[in-house]
Amino acid sequence: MAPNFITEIIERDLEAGRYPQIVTRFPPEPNGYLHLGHTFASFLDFQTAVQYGGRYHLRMDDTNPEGESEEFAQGIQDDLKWMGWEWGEHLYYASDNFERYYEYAVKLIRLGKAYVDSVSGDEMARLRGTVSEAGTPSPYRERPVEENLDLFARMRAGEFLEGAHVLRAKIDLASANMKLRDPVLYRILRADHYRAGTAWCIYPMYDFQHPLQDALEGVTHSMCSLEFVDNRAIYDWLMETLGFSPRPHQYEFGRRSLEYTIVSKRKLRLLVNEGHVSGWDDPRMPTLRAQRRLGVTPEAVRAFAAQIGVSRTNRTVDLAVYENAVRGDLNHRAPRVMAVLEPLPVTLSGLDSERVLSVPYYPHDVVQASSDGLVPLPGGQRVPPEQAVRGVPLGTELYIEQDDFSADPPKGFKRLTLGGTVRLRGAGIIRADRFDVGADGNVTRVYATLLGEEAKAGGVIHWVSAAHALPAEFRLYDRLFSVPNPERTEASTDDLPEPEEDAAPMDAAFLRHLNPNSLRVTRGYVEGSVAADPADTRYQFERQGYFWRDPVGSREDALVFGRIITLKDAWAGNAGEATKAEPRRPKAEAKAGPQPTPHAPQPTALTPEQAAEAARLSALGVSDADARTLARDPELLAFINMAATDSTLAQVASWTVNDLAAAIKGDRARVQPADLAPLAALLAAGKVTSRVARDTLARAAESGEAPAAIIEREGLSARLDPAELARAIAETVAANPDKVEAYRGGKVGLMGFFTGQVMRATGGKADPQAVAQGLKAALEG
RNA sequence: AGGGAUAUGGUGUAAUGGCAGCACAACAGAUUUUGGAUCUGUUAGUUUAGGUUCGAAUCCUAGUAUCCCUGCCA
Repeated sequence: MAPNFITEIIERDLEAGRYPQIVTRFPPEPNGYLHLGHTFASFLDFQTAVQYGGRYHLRMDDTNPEGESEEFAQGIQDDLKWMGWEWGEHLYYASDNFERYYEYAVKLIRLGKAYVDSVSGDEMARLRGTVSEAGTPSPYRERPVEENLDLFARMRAGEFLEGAHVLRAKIDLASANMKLRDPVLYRILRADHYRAGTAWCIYPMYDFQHPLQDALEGVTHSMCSLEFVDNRAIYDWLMETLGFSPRPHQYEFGRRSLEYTIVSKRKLRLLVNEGHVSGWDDPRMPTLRAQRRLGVTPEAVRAFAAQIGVSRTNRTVDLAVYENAVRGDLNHRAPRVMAVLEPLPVTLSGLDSERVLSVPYYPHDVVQASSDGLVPLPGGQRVPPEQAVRGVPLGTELYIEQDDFSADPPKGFKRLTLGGTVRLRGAGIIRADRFDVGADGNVTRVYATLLGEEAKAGGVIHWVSAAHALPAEFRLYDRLFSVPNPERTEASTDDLPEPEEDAAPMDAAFLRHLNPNSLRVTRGYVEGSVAADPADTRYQFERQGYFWRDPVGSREDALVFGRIITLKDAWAGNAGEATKAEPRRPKAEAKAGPQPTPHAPQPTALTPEQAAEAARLSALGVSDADARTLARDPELLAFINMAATDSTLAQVASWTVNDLAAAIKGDRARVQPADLAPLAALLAAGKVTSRVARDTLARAAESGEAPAAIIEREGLSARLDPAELARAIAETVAANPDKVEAYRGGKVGLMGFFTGQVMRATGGKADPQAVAQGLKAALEG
């Protein structure tokens, strides 16, 4: 896991000793299968814990019985284990803690922080208000504690119909954060739970259950995706109200989606239910089990997860990153064999007798790159390269790929042409002498001659011996969707607001983008050596791609090979299989909507009072821009109004706006306005540099000490001896000979670096202009 | 409309006031018994406008764009 904003927080927490070790959790709801999107989240949760010597938990977030099942819970565990994760005893089910959640709810009621509400759902939504209007209290909001306790107990006892009552937190109906307007904690739901059975008819909501479960497990860093940012307020409220300490904290990261794929559970289900794919494990699906059946290795998936970065923005990752991870993994583990996917018969002359060639499983570069000098056989056993060979029979009847012969070759064609030569991988060079054509005009057979070793050929093609090869079916998978963002309904600009019919018909628009060629099936031949290999061997069929036997469809007497991924194909753009994606649209076009209109920098309008205020400040010497900014902000204005109105005001105003504003608004600025004038005077008199002044100001803002006192105490106003500056410059130059050379070589951007070094060496006391002059002289002299 | 989050090459991500870097992609060359792999090189970026500073991707002000929030889902 590359360093990111979360590891930064963890390192800080560890350093501060806030937790003895970190604990994370991955909390899927068992109502579907894991997909590539989950890979990122689980990797972030688990790998981060591993990296910092902590512990990770797997938790089934099974608090809503609808849609959840043991099958999914098991499937999720299988997939995660396949990925190589081991949580040991730290497998948790939220449903195991229903009793404890209940107790905490009772505690909240006793604290007067929760109440049973009895309005209808519609009514509650109405009372919640809108984003711009505060909510209004339900008539039941002030129910006495005893009545709440009684009602809540009877809810649990099953005395009420679904929807009759809910338990709500009593937080703030006027909050701008809608999540805080008395969120529902429990609802009545008469549903069988796949684990708890009929024991409960009330179920806790995510916002209540999740923080509690984190705390109960001892989780320290609870990571979730960005859409839960607003929910964090409830999280913190619960932790504080219930007094958990030490307590977990929630951190949000941006989701990662992948080009050409969808991850919406509903949409995936639609693909399965409508038969667009053969099931959840159809190799074209983004689910982990599908990728597993496809033949992708867990190592490749992990490498992918490790490569995509972590940030606080939702992003769509280039499919090539995933493909690159898959290829990179297979390149070093897949023995090369030959298979002809679309056969063209070749009759060979010049071959005295049938023979068996010994052909290496790996090209020289894979051997070279091997760290131990060994290389894996199909069974996985690592052997010296000389032993990594198989016998390949060569007879007079062969098959080559239809694409590898052209009677009318395009420019740059490097394969077999009439009268031309090509190398048969491992067998020698042949020349095509003539060919037969079928009724439809297609080439049906090529007659070729095997030449001696002195012959030359520009290209290499793969082949199999017709008499020895095994017939096989090949399933050639391609991306399921033909556009990078199938989930985005790109028609959304033309269709109007769209009368939303509940969540109902679901924009099946994404189905339009289904790639009709996502599965192509061919029949051909594979070299006989594979018959002896383990069924889960992943191969590279030379020049075609990585394949393995389909774990579901392949039988010993009816081989089916599925293509895990193609090889990169630099030729495809010219001719080739042409399943390439259409060229990507430039950013400007891809971004829907009108271009931002260039507008003149228009100062925002001030109210008459603000305008008067700004004018008054301007008259006192404050710059217009600062004056306007100050006039618009009451807190800033209050601050500046306490400062001395003398010649220093302009400087003080500038500091207030540019350096102190955030602290003042956050009520963290402890420096006194009146203390600013002396500092400004020092600056104006040339006693301190502006660098020193600003540094001091920042410190004063935190400590509350008068800036001038800091300067006095630390002697910061002492003039810098020119000799000292010269020495600092000389030392800096001497310490960085390589940078000096680079600078003299034309990398003038390094001046900033040198300036920074000198400034630091002199504690900011050097006059920037003198530094610039001195450095220029030193570097160019 | 109110609140919140975010914005760096085509894509993803670093730089925590001082050299805009890395990976993938693309392109070019070398090499190659896979039009693969490998190696070398090139192209290309700080959302906009102002301001502070010797110096701004970073700090300040105001815009713009995108996403999230008004479930008894998670």
